[in-house]
Amino acid sequence: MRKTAVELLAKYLAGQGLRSTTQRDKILQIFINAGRHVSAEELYMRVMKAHPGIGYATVYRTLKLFAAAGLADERRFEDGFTRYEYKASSNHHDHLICTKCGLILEFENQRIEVLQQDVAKKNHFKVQNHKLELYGLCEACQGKKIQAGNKDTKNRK
Amino acid sequence: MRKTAVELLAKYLAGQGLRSTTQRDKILQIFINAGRHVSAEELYMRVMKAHPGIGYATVYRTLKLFAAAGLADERRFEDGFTRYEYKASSNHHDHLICTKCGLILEFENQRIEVLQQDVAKKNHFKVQNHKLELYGLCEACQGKKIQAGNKDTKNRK
DNA sequence: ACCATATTGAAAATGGTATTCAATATCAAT
DNA sequence: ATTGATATTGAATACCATTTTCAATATGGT
Repeated sequence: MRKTAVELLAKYLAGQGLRSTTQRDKILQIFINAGRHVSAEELYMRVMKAHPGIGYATVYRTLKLFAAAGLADERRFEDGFTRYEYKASSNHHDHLICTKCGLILEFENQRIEVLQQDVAKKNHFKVQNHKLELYGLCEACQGKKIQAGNKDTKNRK
Repeated sequence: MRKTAVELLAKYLAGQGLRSTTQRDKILQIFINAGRHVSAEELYMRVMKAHPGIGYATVYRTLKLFAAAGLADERRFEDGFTRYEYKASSNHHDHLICTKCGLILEFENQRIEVLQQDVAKKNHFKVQNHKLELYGLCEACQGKKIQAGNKDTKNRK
């Protein structure tokens, strides 16, 4: 059976000579149950509700810690906030972002990944990570103008 | 013959009821001759050398103006700076970014673009723009074994 | 339990970017 | 050209997400 996130965190902390604290565990639990792509402030508000004692700075620090521990991905979209995404065992994926309503959809496309590797190889680059973001209008924000060929079922995550 | 950037800017300004100023023209000329992916601060330093009277805020404002006028692309990589890239008639391209030395290479790959459109269509998204960035080690930095303290003057997180 | 030190919370600092405001420049109308 | 309405400038200040400081507290090895 897989290790729980709390166990993984404890292991990371021990390995780094850092300490387990109740704050870190509480924040981790709330982080896991929060939606994807939470900002520090969004998470802080959730944390505050459940554990009024925990401070703003601790949430910030802890989120960065999660990223360092490999439990979360840190992403900066174009809205000025750093967002964190819990990295359970979910595959790598990229994002579609609505510039009007802020909706974030996820997708993965193996063929794009392969082409990226080709590009990297051609440039003698050793890729560590990448980001691919498509900005535009989601279906709802495009208004009532329905485009031909845009009517199939949804396969959103 | 194509219109010059200065002409394009003038046209945009006139169309918006805005005014042509010597500052805007000077900044545009320096912007064009500056390297790709300049930050506001980098450009300000160049501007200051050539035209000591022009202020910091004007450079910031003017760079955003260029982006609004379609003369520049505004990009935020992961180094905390907003960078601007002169958009002459250069094709769209994406970036390879060295996480060690900061080198930025450009590439374009039509097959990736096509796949992106497929993804968008499948999700009923109307793409306005996109960003694809591959972060990793450039050829030169793959050889370095030392953890090298950052050497650059400033601009390091 | 002791102790060295990692961590916390609150406040203040940081740093890139945005805005305010009085002075000045631009442009259309005269 | 001169005028007048207003867009623009430069300097200073505000903004705001994020980071850091620091004294108090909690943690883990002994």
